Amino acid sequence: MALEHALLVALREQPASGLELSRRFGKSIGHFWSATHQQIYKVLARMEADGWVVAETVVQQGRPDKKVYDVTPAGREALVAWLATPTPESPLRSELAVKMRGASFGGSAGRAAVLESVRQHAADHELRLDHYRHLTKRDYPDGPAGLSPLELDQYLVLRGGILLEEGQLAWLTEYLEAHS
Amino acid sequence: MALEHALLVALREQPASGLELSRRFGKSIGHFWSATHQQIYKVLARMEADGWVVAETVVQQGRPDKKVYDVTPAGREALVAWLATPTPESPLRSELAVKMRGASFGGSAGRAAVLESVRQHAADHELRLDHYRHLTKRDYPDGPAGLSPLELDQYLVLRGGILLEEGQLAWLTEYLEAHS
DNA sequence: CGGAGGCTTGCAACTCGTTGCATAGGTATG
DNA sequence: CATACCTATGCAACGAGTTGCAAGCCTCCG
Repeated sequence: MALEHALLVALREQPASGLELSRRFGKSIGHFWSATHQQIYKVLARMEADGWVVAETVVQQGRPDKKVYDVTPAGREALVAWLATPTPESPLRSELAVKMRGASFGGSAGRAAVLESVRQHAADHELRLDHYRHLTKRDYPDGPAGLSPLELDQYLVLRGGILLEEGQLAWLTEYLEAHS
Repeated sequence: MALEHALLVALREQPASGLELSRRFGKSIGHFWSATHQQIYKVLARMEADGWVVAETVVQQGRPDKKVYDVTPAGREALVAWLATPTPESPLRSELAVKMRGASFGGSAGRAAVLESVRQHAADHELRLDHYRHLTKRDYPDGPAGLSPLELDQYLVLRGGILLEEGQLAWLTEYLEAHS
């Protein structure tokens, strides 16, 4: 279980309400750790009960109140303790890879459907890659030189996203060429 | 839910018992879709109830009986229908990426621990990459030329594994260099 | 013979995460 | 004003997956 810790990291970068976290998870961190708002609310409630975070109700104009969470010293300790924990392999699951291996059993219709899925995913990855490259240009125009530790780490995670997308794209391209 | 379909693909390549499937999932397909034997047993039972597979008890010498499952026509239909289904993005989760972003909040001990995790993972990826390359040399010494459709697809999935590991390794190497 | 350990199947309890819905106030549109 | 939609939080039910354990049967070894 690590959503707790992902939330701790996000909240230490910037305190936020549940929905704001949910939106943030749809962007930067979310590319490596997704979660729905229901799950986030559930986990935030547990973290508050455990004393890892405290909530402060913030009144807004023209909008419902929101509960902004911040990390407590106990939460900070939990985060440090987790960092020292060995990191298990994140299980990898590629439905597309399974379909590739199943395409031989699907006749011509199955084969065509899998090809179409691969094309679709290739387009998605290309789009996301463009997005990451745009973020790089916007936020780190000079590369990693002269960044603070926090910024450097954010940059490096973004680099991971780029390398990942490039790898996926290369794979799917190779698949399409082999089946053309 | 796609473990069902991964099992259908595996069983169409070769009928097998629950434990044999579990072992096979630790190898080829398992690199893209892992599952424990308990989960496999549960899903196989459901698939049998749904009429997707039939079990035949095979008596073994010096070993307990095993139930070998084979795919029924209904199972074949389910597989083809699934192939025609749009393929959702497989959610990506990298605990390591979260730790990278959290390292700035862990002091020097946290930073060192994250570096150690990254080194460990880099070593793991290197090992797996070697394994994949060995498999390639052994099973596809001439590359994709002259392979049957089934073999070609298996080759391409293996290629995906290689490209993925190369990408991960490049990422972690970049991280280590940036923090050296 | 007795014990250790492997193979095979499976149950039970639990956690994690998703899906669908509910509530309650606010804004915008016709 | 009625309708529809947005923000924000949350509940309930379900499904997927993990962990721990158990049972039965076999072989191997001392």
